[in-house]
Amino acid sequence: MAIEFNKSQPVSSTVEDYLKVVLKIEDMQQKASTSKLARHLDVADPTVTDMLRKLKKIGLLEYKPYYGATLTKKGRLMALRILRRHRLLELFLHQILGYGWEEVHGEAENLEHAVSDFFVDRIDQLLNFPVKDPHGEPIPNAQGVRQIEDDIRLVDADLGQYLFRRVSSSDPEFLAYLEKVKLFPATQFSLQEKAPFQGPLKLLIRDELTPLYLGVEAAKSIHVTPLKNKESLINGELPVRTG
Amino acid sequence: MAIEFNKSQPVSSTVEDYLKVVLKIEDMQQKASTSKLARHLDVADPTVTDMLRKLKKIGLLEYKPYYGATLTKKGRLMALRILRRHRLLELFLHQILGYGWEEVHGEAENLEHAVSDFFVDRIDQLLNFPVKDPHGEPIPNAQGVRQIEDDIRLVDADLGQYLFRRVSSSDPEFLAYLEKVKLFPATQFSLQEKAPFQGPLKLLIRDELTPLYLGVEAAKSIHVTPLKNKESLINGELPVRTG
DNA sequence: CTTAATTTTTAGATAAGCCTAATAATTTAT
DNA sequence: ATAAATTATTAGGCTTATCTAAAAATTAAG
Repeated sequence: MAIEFNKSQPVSSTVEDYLKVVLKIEDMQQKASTSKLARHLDVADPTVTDMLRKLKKIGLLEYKPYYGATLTKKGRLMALRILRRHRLLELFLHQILGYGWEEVHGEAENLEHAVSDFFVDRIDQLLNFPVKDPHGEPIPNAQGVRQIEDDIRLVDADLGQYLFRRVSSSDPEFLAYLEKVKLFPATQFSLQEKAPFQGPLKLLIRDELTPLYLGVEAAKSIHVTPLKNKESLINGELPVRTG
Repeated sequence: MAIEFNKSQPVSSTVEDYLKVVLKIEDMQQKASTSKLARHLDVADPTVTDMLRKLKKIGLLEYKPYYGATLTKKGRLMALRILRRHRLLELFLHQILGYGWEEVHGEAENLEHAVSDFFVDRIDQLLNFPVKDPHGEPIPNAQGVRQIEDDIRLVDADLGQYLFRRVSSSDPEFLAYLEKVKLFPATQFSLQEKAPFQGPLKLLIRDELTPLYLGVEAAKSIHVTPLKNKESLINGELPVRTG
């Protein structure tokens, strides 16, 4: 009788969105303040104030002004449930319906609130219980547990050999660009130069002839792990945290 | 430059539901009165009064009290667009995700408001531009045109040989029952007896040994076409209307 | 053709999410 | 430590979609 989060009390899709954003901000180790939430959700600040009170009242998060919101266990589980849906849907759209990886986010954003638990289970099965979405992000399992890999931002990396793990942006233009230059999860490359003063990074992608010059902003949303020298990992067995 | 209904002004899912129900009632050649709409939509009468005014104002239907609502061309096109989504989704859930035919309606009811036009086109393609949903109901094409077959209700049929065309109920219990007794679209059977005083109908389903006794209510939602005697149609070529 | 039954609309509210403008509280900087 | 900047909250409204109870309009019946 595993603890599943299927039958928790139903909430509006608006509430789901708030929880999702708080989780996202917590994942980035930042504080989920009223104004930051407002920016992420594209609503006015007072709207968030009201909603935070409501979410606190129904026990989905804690909240202290100027400090930020923190998901309760219950709220966190709900947020993970949505995240699971979102990422499973993304993979489903990519694998089964042939969406481009830059197209999946927007559609999943709507569908995540509409599909039933039954639907989610079906696609999970159909996709053979995947653990990563098309952007390389971990898909929470039915118990809400993600296999989080220990990656670093490319922008913070030293020169050397790397494995592309995941991209944390969902901007379609940016993703389309990455695809064009053949840079996506599982790609191996070497970081050859970092130009000073926030200058571009020079990458050499495996099996490619010409180097790629990548801007700093791009390098912030690309997450990588170092490759053991000379070694060419296919299924990189790397330290795994759980959460 | 075929007329498509993809980019008509967006409406709420509530409005979509109202249009869908008006279309359904019009299809049954009944009048879409305030109270009938209220029953179908499971809302109070005054709610419908207000909504009808609104829909009239934005040009989606005409309305005369005590006479009923009639879809305008624009409203009708919108309704057909939703119907198309609904039925394509049903088939998709059945064929691709392995839903039972009694399970598809409820899920499609939610998804029809959430999927993008792109999604709809994708599954249309994946399913090879189907013309019927799992209940045998016609799927409007991208221009909103249905291939409506000239069927009759089983309850109105005389004794003889028939082809099961479609079932107009979406009650899961009832559909599960039909499945159990092997009665679904494309099934051939003979109607052997009609007991008087609203009594049951005795059917003999092709390749089955024991006869089936069906209640009158069930026979109202089953639609059939007569089979030319001795002839065993596989792809019945029957008069087709357009609408 | 007037009364009864039915159907529809008016009137007044409610809940969820959202807004702007103004105020208050807290943190940061001088 | 106080002023300035930032952040959050009040206060008052709006929209969409809903409700109930009561009144009005229409159709049906005697």
